[in-house]
Amino acid sequence: MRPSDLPEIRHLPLFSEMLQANFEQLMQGAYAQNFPAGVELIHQGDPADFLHIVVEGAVELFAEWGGQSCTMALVQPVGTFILAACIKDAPYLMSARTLEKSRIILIPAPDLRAVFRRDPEFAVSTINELAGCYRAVVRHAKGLKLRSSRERVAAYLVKHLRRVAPRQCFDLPVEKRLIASYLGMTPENLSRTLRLLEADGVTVLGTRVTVTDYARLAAVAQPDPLLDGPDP
Amino acid sequence: MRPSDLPEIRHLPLFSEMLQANFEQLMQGAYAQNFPAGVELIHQGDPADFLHIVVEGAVELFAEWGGQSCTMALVQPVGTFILAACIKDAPYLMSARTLEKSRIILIPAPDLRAVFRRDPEFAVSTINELAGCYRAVVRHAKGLKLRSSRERVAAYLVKHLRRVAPRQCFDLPVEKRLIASYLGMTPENLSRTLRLLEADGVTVLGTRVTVTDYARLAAVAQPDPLLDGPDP
DNA sequence: CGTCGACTTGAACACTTTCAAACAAAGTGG
DNA sequence: CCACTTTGTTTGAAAGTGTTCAAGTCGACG
Repeated sequence: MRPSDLPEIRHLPLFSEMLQANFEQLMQGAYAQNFPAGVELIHQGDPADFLHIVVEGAVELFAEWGGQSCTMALVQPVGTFILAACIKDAPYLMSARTLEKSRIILIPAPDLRAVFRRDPEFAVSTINELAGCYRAVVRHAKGLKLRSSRERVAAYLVKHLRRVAPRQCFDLPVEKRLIASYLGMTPENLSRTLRLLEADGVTVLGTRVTVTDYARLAAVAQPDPLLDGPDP
Repeated sequence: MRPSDLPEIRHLPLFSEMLQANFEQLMQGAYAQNFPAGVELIHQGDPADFLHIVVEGAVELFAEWGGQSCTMALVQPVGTFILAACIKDAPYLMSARTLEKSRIILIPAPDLRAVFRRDPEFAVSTINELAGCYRAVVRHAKGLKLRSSRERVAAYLVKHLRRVAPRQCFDLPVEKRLIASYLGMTPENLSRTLRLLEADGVTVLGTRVTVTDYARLAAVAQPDPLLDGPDP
């Protein structure tokens, strides 16, 4: 593990409140690893051995069933994934693969479970982290069930627009096929939907998204903190 | 609060491990309330004031957006709901209504947050509860994205069949329109799908489900612990 | 017995996927 | 540096899936 990794991890909400001694012990059992793009880090159904932390790169969480697969989430630095499986000592529900060259920290699940039994602050942080993850998936499920695909695409664009603040254009963070899968549709359908949304104040050329009429796009998406997450 | 309520609550995984003194304190601030069927207990977007525990009856968690609504989960005795919102002190993501005459225990959210900062065992139980909730929603989302509506219906039937053990018939626990909404489809579509599934070893008359060929139904559903939950 | 809501059924419609093909962009090897 | 492969994207047409609307049936409850 590189010395520069530690402060970044330490500042994550999950680890920032715990005792230094416990943090150090957790990190003692941990190790870092570099992966090229396209590596399957974990496979759904496998026993949960390590909490993963993405320090550099990007990781896709996806699910498979009956020969299909769909992306469930995107984890970017600095972020953790599959906390819940580690806690429950249960099989992973999702698989994970690197989308780019990535640097991952691995913390043994038993260490994790041992430490939060000892460090109340870490326990509270874990509770908050899990509650946040839970709410994120609930919002995702709500979007799938309540919005049409056109509305989901519009909401996705609006959400990312707000992250880049008042600027009127941005680049899609990942391939369109992944966005399509995340939004529960085929790449073809996403492509067509983006074309149709040109009538609603947004243009997509390659990975570049340009908004010409935010109000109009927002009218399609009807952004809602209960579906799209809090404003930041 | 009735004296008979306490032992039931105490035996919930969430509360069974905590110190008696802390449990008693938590219950001191709590109160019970009886509701008729069809009452909206909480509305999405409202601030999270109370952890709810269903002691008798049944509660539907549902979400609304853009004039539509969909059921997200069903809570039956003895079960809790909206733990995550209470923890994060954030707005409810879902609304809740009683499906039958129900008895609900309400625990003030601030009490909850205070106690798990003090009682490590309760913190650990909370962590486990949240991790379980998270995994349940992930499975639900996976089902929505990976299975067709026919497969979802078949899986729903298989799942409930296993709960009633080797018996070959059971009654649907709730109205079909709720099941349809839970499975992300219209009542009409569910009705037709059930009719079509008669070719696959299952017959539904009213609320009565009779399985004539389990293997065949299971072949349609392809039940999978990563989507349908663990075997019990 | 009548009313209301839930359920079913049919037909038309809308939306989404699938399949096939063409195009574009990125990376590989000569 | 340029063909060349590979992979992602776009587009069209056909097929499939799911929804909507409308009407009718059934059963529970007052």
